[in-house]
Amino acid sequence: MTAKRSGAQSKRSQRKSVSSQAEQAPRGEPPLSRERIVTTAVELLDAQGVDGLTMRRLADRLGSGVMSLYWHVDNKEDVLDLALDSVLAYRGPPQTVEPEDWRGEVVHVLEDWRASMLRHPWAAALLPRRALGPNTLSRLELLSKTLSGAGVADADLNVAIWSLWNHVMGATITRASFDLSEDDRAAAQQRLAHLDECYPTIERSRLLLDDDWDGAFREGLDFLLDGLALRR
Amino acid sequence: MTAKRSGAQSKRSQRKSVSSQAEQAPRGEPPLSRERIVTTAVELLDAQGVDGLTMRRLADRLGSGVMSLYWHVDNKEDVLDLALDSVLAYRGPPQTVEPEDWRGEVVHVLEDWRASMLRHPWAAALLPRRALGPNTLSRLELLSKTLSGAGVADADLNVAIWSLWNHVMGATITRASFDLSEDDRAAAQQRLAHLDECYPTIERSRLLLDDDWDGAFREGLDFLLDGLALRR
DNA sequence: GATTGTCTCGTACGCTGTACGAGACAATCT
DNA sequence: AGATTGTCTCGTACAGCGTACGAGACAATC
Repeated sequence: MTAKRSGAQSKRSQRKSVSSQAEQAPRGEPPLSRERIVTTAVELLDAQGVDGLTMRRLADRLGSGVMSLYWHVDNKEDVLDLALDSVLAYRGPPQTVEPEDWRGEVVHVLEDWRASMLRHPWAAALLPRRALGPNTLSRLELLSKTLSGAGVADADLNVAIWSLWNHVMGATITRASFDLSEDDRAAAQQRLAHLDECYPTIERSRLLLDDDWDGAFREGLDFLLDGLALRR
Repeated sequence: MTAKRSGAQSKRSQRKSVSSQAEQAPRGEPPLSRERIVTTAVELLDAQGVDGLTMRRLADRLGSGVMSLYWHVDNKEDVLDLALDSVLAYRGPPQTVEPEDWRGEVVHVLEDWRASMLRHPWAAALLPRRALGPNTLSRLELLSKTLSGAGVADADLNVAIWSLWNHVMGATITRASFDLSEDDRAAAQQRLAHLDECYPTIERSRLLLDDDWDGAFREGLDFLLDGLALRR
């Protein structure tokens, strides 16, 4: 069980001193950079999914050689880490939220979180395999601060945060699973045809058929917040 | 966006008639079978993780040629589907649960679910990318039946089920992320060293440091069930 | 004896991530 | 001025991947 990424580092990050360098005029392609690589990676992921992202394709789209990427980036894992975190940046709440409305603020943070992930369906598949990035951490920080300010007891705080986080992540993953299986409608239809035999209760409640995901997310969140408010 | 798996099928599943075949005495290696492939795949996944599972390695471990696998199995995706679902089989509640204790039963189902996934950490990484298998569906069916029997209104039923499911899946994924980043303790320590600067509230609450995951899961579940009970 | 169905597997192909090292170019030093 | 150093690009090469293809082995059936 060795840590794969512990040793590797891009040459760039190994440099000891940073000397000034003349800026190149943007003739033809702009110069390669960590930022340009990440945004292009996100484009590619949006267009082709996780399996569609290849170092070669990424380089092609950037108009550079494959190995040039490795100057700016440790390896493919690094690209994926950066892409995932870049998509999770939070722009802050709108002004419509009054300061004492802690519930509204929490709901907004979480719905925005979920929306960010749904805009980039590949993000769900990436989540379980990487560590928490800075943007994720600052969202957690914000959540923590809001709840704490709302009077949630310290003893309940961490549990509350993780529960809310679980709600977002679980909802995202469920959604990803369903989008996936809707690709091949034929197989899905066939499976649902036999649902009533094997799974009568599920069938009756139309659990897998109704797809008001937004509403379910919001109402489930209310359950959670109600339970939380009881203990405030 | 074409469905990758719609066309592929193992040769075996295409056969039209099943004729009786003399059973081979288990001399040397037992004959290849779908079941043997799946259990060996799970062993390999447990030992080496998702990236460790290769068709070649799987065949080696089974003492067969690589391409022999493809008689029993469509492709690697198929193996992963089967491995994931096989790990999620549910053996039913113990006798200690009385019939009218719906909360206890729900808690047991969910804790067992989570435990199954934690026993096989690779399962979390696989989840977002495959459809719901039969074992998952029957767990959902059981959950649905329990809640419905406990008097949860039909209008709330689906929301409740998804919220509980979200809790399990989210918790599993969080845990997977953390186990991952604990592989390279060095990087984690370095990151945590700067936590108090960037994320003071998180630091104070020790959100990332305390790791009573079992307790947090259970207490979060209580929040959810409390909120649910309010509406019963 | 010929045919068919079941099952195994060697070879080969196109694709992947990336190690290595040769350069191009600018800034700096002597 | 020439030499050196640091920054950045990239062609080649390699091991490993999933799997298409088709040649067989063996038993059951006609």
